[in-house]
Amino acid sequence: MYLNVNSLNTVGPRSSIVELTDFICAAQMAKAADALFPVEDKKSFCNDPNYKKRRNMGYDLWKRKKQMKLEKKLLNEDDNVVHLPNPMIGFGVPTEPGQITQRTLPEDAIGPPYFYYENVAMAPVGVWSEMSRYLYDVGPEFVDSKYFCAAARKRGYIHNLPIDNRFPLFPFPPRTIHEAFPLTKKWWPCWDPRTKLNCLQTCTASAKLTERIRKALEAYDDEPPLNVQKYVLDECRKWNLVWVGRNKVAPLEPDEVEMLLGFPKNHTRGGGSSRTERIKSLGNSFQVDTVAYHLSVLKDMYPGGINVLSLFSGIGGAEVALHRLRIPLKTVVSVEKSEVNRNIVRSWWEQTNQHGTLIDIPDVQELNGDRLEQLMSRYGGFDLVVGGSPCNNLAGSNRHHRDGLEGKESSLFYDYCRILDLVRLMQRTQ
DNA sequence: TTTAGGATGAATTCCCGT
DNA sequence: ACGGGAATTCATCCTAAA
Repeated sequence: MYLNVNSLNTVGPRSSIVELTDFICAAQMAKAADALFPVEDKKSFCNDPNYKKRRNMGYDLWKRKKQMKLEKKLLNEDDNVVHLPNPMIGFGVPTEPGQITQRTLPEDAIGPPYFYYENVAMAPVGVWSEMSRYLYDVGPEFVDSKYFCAAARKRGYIHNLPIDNRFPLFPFPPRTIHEAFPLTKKWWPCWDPRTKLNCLQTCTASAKLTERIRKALEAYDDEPPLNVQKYVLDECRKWNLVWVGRNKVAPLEPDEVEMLLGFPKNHTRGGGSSRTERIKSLGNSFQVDTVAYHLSVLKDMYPGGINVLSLFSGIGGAEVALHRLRIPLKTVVSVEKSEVNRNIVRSWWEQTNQHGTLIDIPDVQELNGDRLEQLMSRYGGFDLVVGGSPCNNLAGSNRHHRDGLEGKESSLFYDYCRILDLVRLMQRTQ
């Protein structure tokens, strides 16, 4: 009947010559399979109103796509799929109407201790419902940081914090490209309509690319033709380029990214790292104003300061947010793999004259029950467990290993859950 | 040994016309 | 409601130069 194509690729001794006699070429196979599809199906393919447009698609491909869509739909209805809000403002942002100040949390999720978990919003389908399931069924709050600064940053946050009486950091950071980079206004062409930057990532464009763009533009005195405009705009959007001269675009410098993300200038310089390293660390970080807005409700609750367990700290986005909110940091236990990042947080800690204690731990596996118990008995438990686990295997930019939550780095999410569970268990049974 | 540059798609959502 | 196009995306791997 059917020839199993996979069997042709199996390694090992071929069992017999029967396969040879059974073998028919791929075209014949397709033809044979094609004939097996129901006539009704074929009719609906031919009667498809967009059939002309999709002529080159072919019947089998059309059929397969239809099947995939159906399967997906069935899967989604079973698996309480999470939908992204539009506009992406979560329970509300300071600058837009439509605040929500009340929600009901599942019984198991009610704090303290409080937790605040972050990751990319555009994760593969099913990932956010899985993460929500592991975090006591709390629904994620999806917020785009373009409502807080001049760059987009679509992120989901699962937390059990109160959501009334939030307040933003002051002063408000610049919220358009022109406000953030006034000098670019002079060179900004009228055919570039951007007012916000796209997401700040871990790589920047090369000087060579900006040179290619300059060459493409200098052939024209006034406005370039539409196809050239499109090429330049596509590259500018892809690489977050800004205009710095006549026909000249440039990528953002590390200190400019620091400003957009709400960090003090030269924050990442402390590690003694290269430009590339700084851009990478920043690309993996929180947007401070966004996170601070959510954490601001802690200020009245803990006037004497808080103990923080910060997992996957990176360059210390959560710590900077709490500090800028003027919430005293009594104890910060910071888990971060990268030595450069640990140095950055350490030197920030010293520069801001913190009075509390900073403990850094390089490996998250080191935080087992014993170690946690030791830390908690010494410093009196944690008020907040904050962290964003690695997004490497969830992010759209990843061509190679976008494997979902079970991926090599992103599966560290389960360590966040493990540790949070331990902390909550120990503190609630006291 | 470190750093910059180039090549490398696909998953997902939004939007708009039919 | 549905399909197709446009837009967007906390990246990785390899190589050559420094």
